[in-house]
Amino acid sequence: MRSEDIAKLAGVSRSTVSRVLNNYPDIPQRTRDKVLKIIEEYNYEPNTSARVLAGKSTNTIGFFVVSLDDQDNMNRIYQNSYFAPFVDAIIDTANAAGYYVLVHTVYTREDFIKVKQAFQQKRIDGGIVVGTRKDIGMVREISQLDMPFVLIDYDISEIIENHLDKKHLAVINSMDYEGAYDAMSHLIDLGHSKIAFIGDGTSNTFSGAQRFEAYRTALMEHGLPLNETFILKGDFLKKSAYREVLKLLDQAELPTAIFSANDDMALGALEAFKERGIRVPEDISIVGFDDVPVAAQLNPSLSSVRLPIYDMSQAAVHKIIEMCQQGTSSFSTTSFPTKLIARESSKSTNAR
Amino acid sequence: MRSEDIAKLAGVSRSTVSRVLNNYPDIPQRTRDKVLKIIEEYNYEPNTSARVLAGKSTNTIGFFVVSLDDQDNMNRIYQNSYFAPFVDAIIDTANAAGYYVLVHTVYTREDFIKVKQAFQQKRIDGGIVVGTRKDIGMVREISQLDMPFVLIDYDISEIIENHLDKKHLAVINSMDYEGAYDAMSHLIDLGHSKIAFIGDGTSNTFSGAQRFEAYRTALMEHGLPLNETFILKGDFLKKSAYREVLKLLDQAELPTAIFSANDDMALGALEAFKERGIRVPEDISIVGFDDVPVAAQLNPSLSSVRLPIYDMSQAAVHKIIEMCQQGTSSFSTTSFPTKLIARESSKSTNAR
DNA sequence: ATGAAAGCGCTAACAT
DNA sequence: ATGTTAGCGCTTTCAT
Repeated sequence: MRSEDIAKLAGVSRSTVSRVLNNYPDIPQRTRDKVLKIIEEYNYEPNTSARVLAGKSTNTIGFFVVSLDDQDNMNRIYQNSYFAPFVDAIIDTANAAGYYVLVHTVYTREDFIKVKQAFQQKRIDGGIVVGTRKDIGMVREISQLDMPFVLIDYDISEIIENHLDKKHLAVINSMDYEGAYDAMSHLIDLGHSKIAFIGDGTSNTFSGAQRFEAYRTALMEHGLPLNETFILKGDFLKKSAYREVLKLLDQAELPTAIFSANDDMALGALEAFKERGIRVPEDISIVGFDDVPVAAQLNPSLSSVRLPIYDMSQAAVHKIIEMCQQGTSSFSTTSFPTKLIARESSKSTNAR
Repeated sequence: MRSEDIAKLAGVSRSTVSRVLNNYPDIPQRTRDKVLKIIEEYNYEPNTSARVLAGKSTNTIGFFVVSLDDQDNMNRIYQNSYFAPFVDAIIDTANAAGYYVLVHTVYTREDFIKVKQAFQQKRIDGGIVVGTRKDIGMVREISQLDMPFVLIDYDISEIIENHLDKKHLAVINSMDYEGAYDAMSHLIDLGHSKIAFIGDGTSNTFSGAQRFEAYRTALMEHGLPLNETFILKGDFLKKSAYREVLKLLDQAELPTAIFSANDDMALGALEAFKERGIRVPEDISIVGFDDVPVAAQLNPSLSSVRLPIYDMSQAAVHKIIEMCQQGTSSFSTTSFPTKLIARESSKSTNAR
């Protein structure tokens, strides 16, 4: 069934059908109804490719999850505690706004070609990118595509320093620095002065670097010493944190609290504590970051900093739709606040 | 940049460029190289809409997550412990096979229109549907679209009974009956004879019904009585299970074990136990279903039945691609085995 | 082996 | 207010 068929059946021309379809104003209600009736009756839907080819937009946005680390197939699937809620929230928001979403994962630089192709082949109107370890090279390539793009969790200063063409770019961030500072203040308020940090890893991820930065600053501003042995490496995965914490526990001087740059690593720490018979929060307090669903389920429940994932996703979708529709040339930045959720895993030092 | 531009630059015609692009055999290496060089040089990518309009396939599959229950916006996002891994696995598999994936959620019958439209507008070559409470009406409409479709977790007998047009249909299931039977056998082998069940809800979901069926049969085949008060209603959400288990605990006769039709409800049960000071597994054993990530993290860790989500996702993607490419008319069914993961929450009655 | 030309289904400028 | 027509960028049959 093509528009021409509908036209014949309604006794009008293809243009009129097209006008009805696209809500042109200069068309009388009588004609409109007549055409709509036939369209309804025959369940006609215009061919998207033809529309797009004739100059309409695709009504589709691309959502790209970049995770250059997770090469291992098994790890990809279940360990994306950070990405999964974004996928959900973005699809929901876009769908509710009448947009389709093309989701693509990027695990290698090869995969990244697919992102560019999605644009160049005109499959999507605009794109949203979320992910750790995206390098500036990718962002540069993206900006050169000259199509609307929203970056979630990206260091703005990097974009500015590199003089990227920001005409069609927007950035949505969470206030990780503030959130991490809150977590540290919380621990310090509880009387902790020897606070370790897990997650001083490859700070290729913007939010990760922010969290570490806040750790250092919070200590400093409260006149607390920065003990190098209390700074544990961590790649944001559970396993490495588990190992590093075990190493820490072998040392002479132990911290009374740990701030972990994400919950997955906090889980690794908890496992190490359990193995060594160290009680939480009696012997040591711990605060994580991300507030993954399991945090509330644990026993003791894990204090954590909640990310505004839903707000960020909504903002990203609305921003990209706005950019696609208005074709505006602008560069914008929005950051959403995090929220400390204090639970059982962090207690006052006096309470012991 | 269009194919005509490439043609001019390479000194050939558009047809030749197209032939190179589509790997036609009757084209000499010299010409091919010449054209490819220009394509490379100018970073040319053919316009997808034009290709599709001219008869090519979209290279895109649709993935539709149907969840007619979750009307509440908040619940959608974080409670999809069942769907999230499917989304991940399906996108990964399809991407690895060179396909794009259009993901769409369906929360209402209104939303379902979008599924049909995605097909009728020729946005996708085929689709995969997963979800609870999809009714036969939807499946009928889908089958009438006459396009390749894979249903994940669907009752085959319902399709057959309703005489659906199965020409372009395939079904991928998990062996929930066997998995649930394994869980029951496990508990019975541990010496339990008074075993309760959570999740006798709206059995609109195929796998849910299977799990209950296995519970009854396992009791029967082991000569154990079916105590009606041990059968708790449950809508597969944590909250309702929590309430039902509290009610159960008020009764005179208590079970020594519980089999929960999914892990979320098992979590609710654990909360109720904790509240009443009932120890797991000392006072009561519990086995869940789905093996969500948190199951292994809990203390005590939760015994559960693992779903072959990755196998199912792979099979679904490969099946839909096969159907799209070969255009075969067939109806096929594949089921993958589940696996009981016995952990700390289920212990022998003798060990007390 | 390659070019010319028709056609895929739609939109929009132009004409009336 | 509506019909006519020229594309949109590609594939493919038909010629050569």
